[in-house]
Amino acid sequence: MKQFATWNVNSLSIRLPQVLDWLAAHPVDALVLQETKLTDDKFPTADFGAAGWQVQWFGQKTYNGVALISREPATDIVKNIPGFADEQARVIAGTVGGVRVIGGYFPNGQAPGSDKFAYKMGWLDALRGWVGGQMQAHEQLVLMGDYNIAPEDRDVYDPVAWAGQIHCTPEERAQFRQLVELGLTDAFRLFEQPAKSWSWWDYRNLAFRRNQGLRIDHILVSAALKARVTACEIDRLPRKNERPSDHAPVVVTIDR
DNA sequence: ATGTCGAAGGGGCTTCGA
Repeated sequence: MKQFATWNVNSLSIRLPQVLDWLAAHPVDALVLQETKLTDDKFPTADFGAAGWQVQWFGQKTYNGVALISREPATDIVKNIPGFADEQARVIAGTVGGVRVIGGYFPNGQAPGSDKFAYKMGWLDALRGWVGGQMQAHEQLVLMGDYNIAPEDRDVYDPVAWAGQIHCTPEERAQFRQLVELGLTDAFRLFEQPAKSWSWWDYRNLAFRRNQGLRIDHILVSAALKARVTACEIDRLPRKNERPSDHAPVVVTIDR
């Protein structure tokens, strides 16, 4: 059995104890983190090492930042999208146990029509081009992270209020579908899931208590892995911690 | 209340991003 997971931690400095606790309880083969918000010199390599984890990291000051935590060392590390000039640290990829693991912190996009929305679209175009090539080279591949896209209305607590808003625009949803059309599958939707399954709840408005959220953190798997996926779940438990991230981890389980 | 959280700059608060 293999397990891969993704978690936007919204500052690894704040969330490090929770991440180590979670890893102890969920010894996955690989976990990708988003929004570490750490420069590379500040990454807590020793803390992960002491707990028996291998780490690859790629960060910047204040914003963004990604990491790849794994049991076995990851090889063929790639940081950000090759050929796409980007000031922002958003992608880390490595091969773990024969599986190509790609972790991404997709741009938020702020609002349709904004400069940040245009950046999001360009970033997604570049990602798709690169991931397509990665799929040619790696039969077993997972693309996971904070996509900042709710793919369908059933991924939104109030689809009427959110219609056309950021995370829910037709352009973003088309981008998600185009990633799927590369030959990837949304592992979460391979299974019957509880209605109102979200991976993110705003800190404001008691959104978690009211279960008002979005499903914007995803794990897409290649065809070779799809045939072996036995489960995919959102772990809401860390969202109940005293100082939680606004996102919950998502985990996929693969047979053998 | 655009209602919270986290980082940064700078030394108490505001501003930015999400």
